[in-house]
Amino acid sequence: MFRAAKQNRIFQDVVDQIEEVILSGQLNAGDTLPSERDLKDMFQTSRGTLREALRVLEQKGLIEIKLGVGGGAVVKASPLEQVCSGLDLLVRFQKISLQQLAEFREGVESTVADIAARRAGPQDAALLEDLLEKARHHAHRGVAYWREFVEIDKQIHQALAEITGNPMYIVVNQMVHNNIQRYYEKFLPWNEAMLQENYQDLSDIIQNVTAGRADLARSMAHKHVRRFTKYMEQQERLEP
Amino acid sequence: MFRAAKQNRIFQDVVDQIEEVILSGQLNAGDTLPSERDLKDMFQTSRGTLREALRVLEQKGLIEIKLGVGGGAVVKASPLEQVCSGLDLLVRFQKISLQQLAEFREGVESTVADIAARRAGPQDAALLEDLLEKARHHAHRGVAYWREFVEIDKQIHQALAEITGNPMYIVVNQMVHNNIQRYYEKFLPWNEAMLQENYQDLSDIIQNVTAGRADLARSMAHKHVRRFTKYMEQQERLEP
DNA sequence: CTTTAGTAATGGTCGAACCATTATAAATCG
DNA sequence: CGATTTATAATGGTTCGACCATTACTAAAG
Repeated sequence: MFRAAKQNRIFQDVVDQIEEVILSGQLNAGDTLPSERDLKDMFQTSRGTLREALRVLEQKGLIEIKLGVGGGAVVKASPLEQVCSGLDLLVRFQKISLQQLAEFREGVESTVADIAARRAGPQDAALLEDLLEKARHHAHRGVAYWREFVEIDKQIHQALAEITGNPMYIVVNQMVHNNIQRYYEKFLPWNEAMLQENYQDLSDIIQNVTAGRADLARSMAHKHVRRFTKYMEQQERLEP
Repeated sequence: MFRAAKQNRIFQDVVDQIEEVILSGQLNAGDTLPSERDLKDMFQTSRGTLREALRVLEQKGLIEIKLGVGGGAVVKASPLEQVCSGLDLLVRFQKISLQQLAEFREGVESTVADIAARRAGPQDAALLEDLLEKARHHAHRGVAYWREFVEIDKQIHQALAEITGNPMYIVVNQMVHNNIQRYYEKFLPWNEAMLQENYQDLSDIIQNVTAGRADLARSMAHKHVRRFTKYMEQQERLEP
């Protein structure tokens, strides 16, 4: 219910103070903090302790450190990447199974397609068509280039997440892809038919998104992700 | 166990090595790492550098530090809290609005209700009915006890997440609730009608989940969360 | 004017010492 | 003998001073 009242660790107090200054807007993205030797004097602490505080702030994604003259701690624009890698860590730590991650992905990507269909504008449609053309190109080059196809597939899903305009979906989408991509090599023995099926899926999804048909976009996206999942499940049963 | 450290930033190499050992399962939750003085010898580095590495790992939520004899770095069970606080930082950094967090929650909780409806067994149904009874109790006691009602509401959503059997939903659900609950005070001026509406929502959701009606459970859950979101949006427009 | 070498500021690392906290063992007392 | 108190040592927290590596800037050389 309560946390310890007294702050035993000095570096934590330094972290809190600097964090407060950044979050309150007294320091903006791009601003540089004083040098370690100056900061140590301001906080009346040692350089070692101050550096421990900087490590924490860096890990939180609030600052990044530059070397050399004129270097130092620079305030970052957004701790988004840290949250993403934190989610990544959580997944790997919890030892989430492939099936569970894939099921989660089904839900997320379906909802993303749904929302994207409601919000996609002409520019978004153009970007999606462009990516789809690239996917078509790789699909026609044949199964030897499946890695390129998968890369475009990832970019398309990322683009859909960005169309929602909701950073939560962008971050979660990225996290899912980071973690699921490790399994592609192992579980996806691509063949020509699968490549064409997947291209057709992407085409259907994008067509429905640009036309604003949310329900269809949702079910198409679900079907698309489900196909990946089933491939991997089958493969896992065959070669455990 | 460890090899000598290399790389431009030595502490980063130490972080990577310890992280790898933890994630690979060579160290499990509750295990204690060697003392700082021993670790410094293993990595052939200085204590200061090693401590910077420990600060990073601590901030990542992989370890926590205990003082005194027999103390040291203990491997944590899960970095969930750190991810939550990272998300909190994003919200306070104004990179994620409450509306966006709420929208994400709509999608997650809907899907959770859907999957839970397909998997709920008799025991699950009994637990849900029990929680619903408690919710009914608090709802009848009147608006003064809305905090207790909200707590049960949270437990019901958490129970649904657990019924899915998918840790991803359990973790994400916790993360969202931890971050959104703090805003209830600010944005939700509860009244008697709202309390009854929300109780009815929960009742509808649980009824459909236990009956295995996935589609209805999904739409009911969506409606339920959407109600919260709309309250908050209205309130924010009135008193920014 | 361009190139090169030098200089100084800044982060990264190291080592030794000391303080604060705490579990365990030893000593003391009833 | 058992309970309590005290002493000890292990461990994290902090400090200081020194030196190395990187880098922007400046002055010298061509």
